Amino acid sequence: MNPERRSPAAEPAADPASGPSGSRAATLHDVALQAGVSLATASRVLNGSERKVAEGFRERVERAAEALGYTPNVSAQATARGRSPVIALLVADIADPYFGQIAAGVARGADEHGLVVTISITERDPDREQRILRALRGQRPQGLILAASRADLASSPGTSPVELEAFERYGGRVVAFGEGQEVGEGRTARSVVLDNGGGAEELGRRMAALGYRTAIGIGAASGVRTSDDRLGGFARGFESGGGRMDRILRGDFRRESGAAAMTEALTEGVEPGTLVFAMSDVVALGAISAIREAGREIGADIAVCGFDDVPASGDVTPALTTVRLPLNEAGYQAFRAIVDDDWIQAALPIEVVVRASTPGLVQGR
Amino acid sequence: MNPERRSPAAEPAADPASGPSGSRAATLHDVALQAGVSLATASRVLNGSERKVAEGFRERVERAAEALGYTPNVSAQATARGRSPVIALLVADIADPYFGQIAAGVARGADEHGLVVTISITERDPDREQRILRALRGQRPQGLILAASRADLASSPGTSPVELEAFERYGGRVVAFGEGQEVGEGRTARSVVLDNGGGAEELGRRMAALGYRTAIGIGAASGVRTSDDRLGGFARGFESGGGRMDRILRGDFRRESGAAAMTEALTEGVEPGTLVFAMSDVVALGAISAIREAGREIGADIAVCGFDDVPASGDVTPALTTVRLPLNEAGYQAFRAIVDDDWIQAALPIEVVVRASTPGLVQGR
DNA sequence: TTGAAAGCGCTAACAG
DNA sequence: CTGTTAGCGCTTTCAA
Repeated sequence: MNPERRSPAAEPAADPASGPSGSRAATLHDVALQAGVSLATASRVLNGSERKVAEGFRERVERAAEALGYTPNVSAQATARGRSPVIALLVADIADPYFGQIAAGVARGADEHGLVVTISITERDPDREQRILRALRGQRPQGLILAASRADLASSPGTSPVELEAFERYGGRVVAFGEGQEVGEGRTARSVVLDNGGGAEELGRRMAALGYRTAIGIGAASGVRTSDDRLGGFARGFESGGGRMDRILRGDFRRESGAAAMTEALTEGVEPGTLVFAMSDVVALGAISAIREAGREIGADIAVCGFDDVPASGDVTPALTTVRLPLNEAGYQAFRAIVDDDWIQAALPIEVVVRASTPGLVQGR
Repeated sequence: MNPERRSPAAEPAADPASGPSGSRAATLHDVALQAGVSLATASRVLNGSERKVAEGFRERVERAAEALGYTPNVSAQATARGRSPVIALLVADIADPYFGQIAAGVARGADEHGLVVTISITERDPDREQRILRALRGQRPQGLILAASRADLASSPGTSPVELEAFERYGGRVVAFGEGQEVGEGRTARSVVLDNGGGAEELGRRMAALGYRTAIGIGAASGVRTSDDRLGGFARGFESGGGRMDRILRGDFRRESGAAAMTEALTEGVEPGTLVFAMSDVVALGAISAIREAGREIGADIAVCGFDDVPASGDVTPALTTVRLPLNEAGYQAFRAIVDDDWIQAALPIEVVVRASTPGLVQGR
């Protein structure tokens, strides 16, 4: 006889008054015992999919579970089933509203499916990302969502694809923001694509149409995909409308970076009527503060536009012209891409939002 | 003989070229086999804490693990060890910058300790929170951080404490934002307290000193702790300085709510020189937009102040007077409260930040 | 239908 | 120091 590995759950197992710690959580075993059924039966009524348990037993088990406050141990279920209910989300910085909204979308989807989302912060550091990916693999997540645009995930022939391949090998699905993420052997991950290039191009055209002829770009380091796409798209559109990109300043995705870049530009000199295009609203907000500090005016003097349409963009004065991205929806799509076998990539609507920070120029030039 | 439960890992187990799915991840067993050592030894060098493996074996194991791309299965480790490496974070809305910053702080701490953070969204719905708590228990997290201020978690003698008690019973630690969260049997959870009342009181005093005499408050439903504390504190300070709270409008924590409340107030009439205190910056921003839309001016006409000092508050024009909270640090503290046995509650610095949205009144009244 | 028993991948006594 | 061998809590054949 061996089922008595521990003391029988007969009495104290469910006693809520036992010490804060030390006591243990009720197990399936406890429930089965209390209900007078086998482990298998208890498992079937509580967690098994196909129902085929006599009503009488089912009731007793449910009652017992209720009485004991039983909750299945997710880790144990995961080891036994060979798959865990987690979706791992990788973002650069969860405090950044851009990622915050994406995360909200992912969480919404996961919640609908009873999955848990785990979140990791890369801080845009490739090494860090690498380590995280490795550790994440240990969770054997059903899906991995890469929302953290790293410099060259796709182009680096190095380690990353290998790491991602490992996920797919055991059946985990990798979804990336932005097209073309390799996952080894020439295969690419499913991807949620926000048409950064297209949106920026349209923005550039609109700005040119407004009469702007000279623009300064503020981006991240060259090679950072998102930034490159936006800057490139903007230049294309702006130039097609007769404008010219005067120069491009480099920094990162933080507000301070935008302020620093702008300060630098102002030092070198910025003519009235110039337009500043920052590749993200957060950076644009930083640029705006720098412009103000330099005693210049936003709008007629120096116009500014950004990208993302984070909530704050509508609140500043003058309100920021930008490109609206359906970030929450994008996060949700990423989630669907993981759970739907027949998922097909849907285009996400992007929209240019012209506001007061880029007033129309009365006279050209 | 039974160790050959599966086909020996001798050949294809590690073949990176095998199909995307279908193949399985390398197990400790595979590593041990390849290294020619026992499972126990492999476990010791790879995951065991106390080192006591001969250099030769250690190397062989490490080499094998490397070659196979082995990563320990977290779920299996969790079941075997009886504790899982997860910290569960409960927030109302991850897209809200308030929670985003807290989450960043928690993630920072977790990362330092190799723990994974799991995030759940309550949407401030008590039932939802209840369900989530229940499901979360299944993860047997080492810690549970309640950052989602629910209406009356603490005061409701109902279900919640019971649910939380379950966590503590098996050794999980519960940390709450805000004091006095019960976890059953009269015990309270460790708490990270942001002195909402004190900060608001100081703000109220400062506003009174600036010459304001009449204020309108915008809060969440009565009973919501955070909101009550802030509103109450502000009233105390403001009145101590000779001001008077004219009325309090109710809504929730969203921007639109602030706009709606303010619109209502404006309909009823708001005299020039009135100060509006919104219990959160996000709500204040909504109020500001409503004031503008009504054709009134922020500052000299209707002054506005908020609470939190989210990044956007410094970017709006006029910049918003508010109370700065060290949210990232608070999140980090919450994490420490979980992992440090001898954690002691540290006071978090709160600071009133007076900006242009509340210019000094030249003449009293 | 139900239950016995063999796993899932890993850890942790306990002997050698 | 190393290997054997029970577990951890749950799922899932496979007979009965």
